Amino acid sequence: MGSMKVHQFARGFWEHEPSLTLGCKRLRPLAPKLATVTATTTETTSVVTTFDLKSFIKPESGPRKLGSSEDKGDSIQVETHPGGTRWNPTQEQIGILEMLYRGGMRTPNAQQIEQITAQLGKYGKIEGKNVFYWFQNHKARERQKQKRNSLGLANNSRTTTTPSIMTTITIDSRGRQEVSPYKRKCMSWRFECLQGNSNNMFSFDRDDEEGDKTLELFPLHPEGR
Amino acid sequence: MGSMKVHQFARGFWEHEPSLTLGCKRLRPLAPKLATVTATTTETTSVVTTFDLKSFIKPESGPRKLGSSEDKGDSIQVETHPGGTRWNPTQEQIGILEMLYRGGMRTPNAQQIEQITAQLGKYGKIEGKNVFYWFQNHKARERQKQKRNSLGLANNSRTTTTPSIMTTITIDSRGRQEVSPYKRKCMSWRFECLQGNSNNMFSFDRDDEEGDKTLELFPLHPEGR
DNA sequence: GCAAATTAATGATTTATTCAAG
DNA sequence: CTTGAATAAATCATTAATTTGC
Repeated sequence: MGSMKVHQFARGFWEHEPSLTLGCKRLRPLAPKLATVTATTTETTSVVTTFDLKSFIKPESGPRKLGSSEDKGDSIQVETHPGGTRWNPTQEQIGILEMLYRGGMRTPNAQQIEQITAQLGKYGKIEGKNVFYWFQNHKARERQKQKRNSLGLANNSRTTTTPSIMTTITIDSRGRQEVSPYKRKCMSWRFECLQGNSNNMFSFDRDDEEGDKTLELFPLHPEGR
Repeated sequence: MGSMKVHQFARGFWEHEPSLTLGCKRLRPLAPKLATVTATTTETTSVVTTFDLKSFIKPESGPRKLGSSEDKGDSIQVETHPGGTRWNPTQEQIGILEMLYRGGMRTPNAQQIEQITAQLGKYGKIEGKNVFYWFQNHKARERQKQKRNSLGLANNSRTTTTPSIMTTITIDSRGRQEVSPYKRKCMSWRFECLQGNSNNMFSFDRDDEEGDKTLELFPLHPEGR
């Protein structure tokens, strides 16, 4: 009956009046900090914060009605952004990315990603995160490929690198040796939901009556993976 | 003189005419694939792609003139977003975040992050990435804290969890057992540069003459961390 | 030849580790 | 020392390529 408890809590938690008291005395594991509480609409004694949790659940346009009219007319959904198709890079995009990689680019910052995305967008649909992930994956897999090669066999020369073209790029590894290995990035990425794929923590289910959607809380990773 | 080569390449690479040939024959380690190349502005033989690399370097507003008038009037730059100050959460923000955490939230998706950020923004400056990082860090550190406690001493009860309030939240771990452990997130974050902190890969230096800024390429991580 | 089954490659996420501000 | 921020490593999941049986 753990689920029941959660249900009760969930309902009381998410669907009550907008004014909700944070009933936690201890707000931080450490650091008393003299309580710089500047609660805008303080109610009574301790840290009471009004927090409109309702706006968390109902994003903007009502209940959304999952699976309402199930239009299965098309087998392949050809939309601007289909359901869950991942980025499928074109040859030009891969070529440019590899070129940049060979040029030395490893972890482009936000601005660079923005511009690369803009350029690659000429050759096919692409997003910033695709560029970001590509560099991460490529870097990591080149690294482990090198490690595997260094361990397995000791013969060097071209294994997977560029065959012979543009191999004159000898990346500078001198004069910048003293650069601290960690440079801050300070990339401020903004999150925006693509489609209402909110199957993360919240899920509606109807085990009571009809229409009365109860909110159930459950962790994404069931505690132990 | 590896640096020299890079310099040459960099200059020829970045500052040439907008038309640049991608001379890579092999585009994938496996898979011949019959070359579905649909190069928009194909020139001659293989994969030739016009790619305006100039727009990568000069973002929008000219050379920008690093360190032109060096206004050191203020020691601390108090701007909308200072140089490198990190998020300093308020008590209310921490309280709300912990409440959400105890409620079961572990990895909010983009939409949730957006809304949490909007709510927490009432109590102090905050960005989406702060919320994102907070959940990641909190989750990871709770985990390692539990691990440490489970190893060190075997007595249970409150160690760092909630003292006694709202401990009735027994997270549901039944009835959802069959849910595939991995749910897609499909968060499409957009990258935007916060401040021109592009100390990542590109850096201007003046080793030739004045005014002639040469672009130097060097890897962020000097090959081996 | 071709479609299902299998395998390899790789895009996308999560977790672990590390750096550094305060 | 705590913790925000960032990167590296591990992992999941999906698509393309290859194989296999007919």
